[in-house]
Amino acid sequence: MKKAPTIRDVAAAAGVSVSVVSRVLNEGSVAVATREKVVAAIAELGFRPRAAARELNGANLTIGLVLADLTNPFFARLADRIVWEARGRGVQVVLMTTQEDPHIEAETLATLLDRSVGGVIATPTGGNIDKWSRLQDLGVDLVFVDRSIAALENTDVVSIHNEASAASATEHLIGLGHRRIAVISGPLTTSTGTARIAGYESALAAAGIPSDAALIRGVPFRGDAGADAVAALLALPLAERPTGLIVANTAQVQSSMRQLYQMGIDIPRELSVIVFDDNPWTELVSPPLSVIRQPIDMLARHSVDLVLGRMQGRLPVGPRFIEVQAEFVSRSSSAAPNPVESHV
Amino acid sequence: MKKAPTIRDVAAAAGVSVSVVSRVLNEGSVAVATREKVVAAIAELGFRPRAAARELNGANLTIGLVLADLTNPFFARLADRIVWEARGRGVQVVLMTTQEDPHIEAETLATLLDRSVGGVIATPTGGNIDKWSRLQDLGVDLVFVDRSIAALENTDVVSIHNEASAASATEHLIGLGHRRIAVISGPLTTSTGTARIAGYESALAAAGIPSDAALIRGVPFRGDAGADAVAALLALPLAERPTGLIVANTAQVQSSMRQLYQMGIDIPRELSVIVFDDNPWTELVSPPLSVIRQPIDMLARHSVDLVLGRMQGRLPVGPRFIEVQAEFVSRSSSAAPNPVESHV
DNA sequence: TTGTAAGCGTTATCAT
DNA sequence: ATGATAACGCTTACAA
Repeated sequence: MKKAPTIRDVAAAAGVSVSVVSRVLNEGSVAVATREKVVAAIAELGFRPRAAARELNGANLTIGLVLADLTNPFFARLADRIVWEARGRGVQVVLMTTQEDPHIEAETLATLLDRSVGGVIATPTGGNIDKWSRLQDLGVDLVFVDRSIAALENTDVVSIHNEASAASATEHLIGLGHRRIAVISGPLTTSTGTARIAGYESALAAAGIPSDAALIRGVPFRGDAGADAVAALLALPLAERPTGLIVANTAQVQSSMRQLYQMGIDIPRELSVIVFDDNPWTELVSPPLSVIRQPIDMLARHSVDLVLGRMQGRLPVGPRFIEVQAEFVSRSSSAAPNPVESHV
Repeated sequence: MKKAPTIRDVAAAAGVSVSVVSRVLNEGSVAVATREKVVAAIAELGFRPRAAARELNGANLTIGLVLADLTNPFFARLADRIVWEARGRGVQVVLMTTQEDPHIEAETLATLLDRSVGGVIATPTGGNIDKWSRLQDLGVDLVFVDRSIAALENTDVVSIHNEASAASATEHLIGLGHRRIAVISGPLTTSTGTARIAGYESALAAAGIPSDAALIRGVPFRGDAGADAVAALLALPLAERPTGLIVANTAQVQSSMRQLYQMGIDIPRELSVIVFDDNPWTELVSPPLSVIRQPIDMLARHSVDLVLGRMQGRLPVGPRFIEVQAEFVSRSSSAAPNPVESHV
């Protein structure tokens, strides 16, 4: 257990002062000859500056990533891409998960401050509004990804175009002839929940189809809320029962699908299904699912660009709202409604 | 953007010296009355010690988590649990992914040192043996999880009992009457690859079934190696073709299953299939898959316990090998071989 | 261009 | 039990 070389060792080895070495490390002006000597010494000794010492001076090449749940494949893949993008830019990622619990989220924010991270990318639970804004007051750059908080109008947001995505899924079903379309999404207290349901309703309205509150389910992300919603929807009297279903949040599709299978629902004959987010397995189930595919790599790239841009102060003031397009991928889980059952 | 209070502010507010405050923060001896004043001042000012300053003095409540690929649901869930366990113990996790690339892994190790993390939990690619051991020489406690590196005999390892798990899957198929059983697993350069294939072979040997090299496929984790292996296995002359298949690594099951579906293989009539690791979707596909379920929460808990135990020096010297039991879950993808085709 | 020296916020080592 | 004060490794004015 030998000790790592410090900047002083390098200075000594190169026969210069520490400030020169520091300038070589950062973008200071150094004579070419001197620089070479220093670089050589650094390589020789295998010197690497310690992050802690740098942070103490305000520098910061670490970002916090606050995700709801790595068990959700959408977040997992998002984390993968974000870590990847960050690495390419030489910044490290401190990962935290909230399990959708505002309490944990609050704790998380506190420790993120201790770490004095320069920026944070987060999928907020919706609570802790004061804490988030205090984080910003303390100079931490904040970017919300996937979700946002309306009250924090001054925060950058990167997401898919939620309304349009939900609308296009709805339009697809309408185009197939469906009139009774149900939607399961996140709670109406979340941005994705409201936006996606709004998109669904606008598509309905555009087609002149009255919206039915019984078919709209804004339910929690965790637990078996999806399954319960499915059960409730299929328990409706035949005439009111939906012939199409949009599961508008990745968090709910697994339990929703499980419920459909358990109930022995014949997809798409009895029920057409479209789910949000294209997991690797959506094409492995039978029938393969029609999905809204989110461009996760884009979400990741933009989020990282944004935080780093802010951290380096090379972005104009004023919040940035980046919305990327999601893609509808039609597979076999959606078809025209069964004429016998669809006619009331 | 106000500045956060420092330990000096607290000292002033409480009318004591900084060392007293520091002792209150850690486990120093302080008079009850004084301690109360300090605690009050801390709460009052909302003081939180800065991690960077602490690290500079050797302290370290951060661990590095080096995973191969968050796109693999096994690793994603492992990350989720590890972050969870760490949080419960007040330590943060710096996440890094290697994408199975030794180059990236090498970089990763370097930055982990800059961060001066106290410990690392990793799923090594198999390379960088010198780098790993240098990390240890520098005093960083290292725990391998899921995989290990034989050459690093002095490193703690937490994993499932790989041999036994593969053996029990094999025995299950043998018990159903299969004689020609194929196995797809990680490369033979990886610990999981060799161990699982060894388990498979020992089960075969115990049943008096000769092992056939053509049925053993140690292939890379990334890419479509699983699919290719499946194609190759099913391209064998009918007499040599397997009636049972064990996909012994989560990384390979998705592409393997996709290939099976694309080829229109009738499971389990034409081929019985058992896959490693129980993803949420393994019961959603048809037929639901028989799986080896890894106790991910146990792997996470033990890993975190181990690194922290080492970091706090409250563990006896000598490497620790913790193996937890995996569970075989029988579902519908495995059955007795089709009598017509199984008889050569 | 280069060197000197003063922080950054905490812990640790001494005295008191 | 408490208080000065010197590290810890780096960045950054300020001088030279």
